[in-house]
Amino acid sequence: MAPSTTKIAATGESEKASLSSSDWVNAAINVLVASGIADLKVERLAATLGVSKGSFYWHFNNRDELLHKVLEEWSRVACYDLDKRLDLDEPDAARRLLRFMQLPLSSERAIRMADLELAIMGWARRDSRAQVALEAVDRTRTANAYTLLREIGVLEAKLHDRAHEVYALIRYVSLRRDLPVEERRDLTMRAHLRLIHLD
Amino acid sequence: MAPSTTKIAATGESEKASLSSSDWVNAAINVLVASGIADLKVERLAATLGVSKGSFYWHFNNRDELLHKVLEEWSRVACYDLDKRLDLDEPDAARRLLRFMQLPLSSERAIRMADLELAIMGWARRDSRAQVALEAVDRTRTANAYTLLREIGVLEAKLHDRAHEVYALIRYVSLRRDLPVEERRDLTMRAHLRLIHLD
DNA sequence: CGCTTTCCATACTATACCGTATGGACCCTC
DNA sequence: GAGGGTCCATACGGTATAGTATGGAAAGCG
Repeated sequence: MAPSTTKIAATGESEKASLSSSDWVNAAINVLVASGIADLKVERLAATLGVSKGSFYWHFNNRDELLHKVLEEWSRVACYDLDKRLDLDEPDAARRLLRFMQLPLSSERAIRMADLELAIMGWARRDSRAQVALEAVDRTRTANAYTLLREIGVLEAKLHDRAHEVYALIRYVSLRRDLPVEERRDLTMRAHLRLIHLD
Repeated sequence: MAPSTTKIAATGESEKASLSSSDWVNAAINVLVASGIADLKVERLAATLGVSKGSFYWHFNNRDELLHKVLEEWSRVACYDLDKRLDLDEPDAARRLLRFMQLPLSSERAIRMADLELAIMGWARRDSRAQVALEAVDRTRTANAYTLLREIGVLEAKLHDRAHEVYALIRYVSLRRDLPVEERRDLTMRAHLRLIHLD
């Protein structure tokens, strides 16, 4: 009946006519946020997307290829747009550092990213590609903290340690999920005050 | 042939005649250290222990019961004997705090425990029992840091934040696996100096 | 010796999953 | 309107795993 109705017209919803590779990657990231790499199954992904495995194996050669793209996507997003989000207009480096430290608590999406990162930390223990990606992100963040602290005017000899302390606190507040977000935010603010001391 | 040889005598090795429930728990913890909860399979455990599934299902009703005991064991060990390992004899509270902070890097076994903890952090995202256990350990450690800092003489108003900063650094150095252990140890020492400032 | 308990092997069912093979519906293009 | 490209469904084989059912060897004990 009504043979002219395509999939799109038939539903009238926001459903897309067909899936793209990124749709699968996003769905996969959702699974990582909620559980972990081991729960990332092709057939389950297909079910949540409302299609069958046949679709998956048209977009990807195998499960591993999906994992690779997930990692690529995360590597791209984990440190991206940092300049914008740190407000390069903001002349006060100390305030930019505070923004940097509060990033993992700045939005619901950021908190989701923290969950994703925990999944990747677990993943990185057995997968060298994930390990490499995680190390790169860690180093980038540490370097960012280093740069900000130097701009603030922290003594050159203390920059290295202080950068690690900054990142330690960032990691802590994003992983300590049992504490309410507000408390973690306040904790970050007060720690920030200590960490920007020049000497 | 030689019918008097039991399983023990036959091997002459340190093999036990029969397994205990703790043997299974220990083997399970080894898997958690190396990978994660999702890789903890009954049949693989049996294979590594040199027995069959029949043995497992004699010691445990099901896989979940093993997981429960693993969690119990970890909860018991994670904060246990802390007094002894912190050297209660040591009169200098600052030195005891340093020992506390260096615990996760103090031995090969401690580093293994850090891996186990990462596995449990991932596990706790989907399992409420693991979540409860992890929160308890986190709170205990934070409280320990708090007590030590107070004994050191840190201002009462700053104890709370400072305790979190201490634990943040402990977590950081135990999870930042890409940095060499020596560097992490040095980092801990210098951070300790900053964290014991009284004001 | 015979009985029970302890501890494990083997065989089985049922399920979930990865990957392949194949066909088919829809769309575009010539 | 015929052919090809896009996107997916279905069916299948193969493997890994959880859990069950049952038997059996060894040791202790009367």
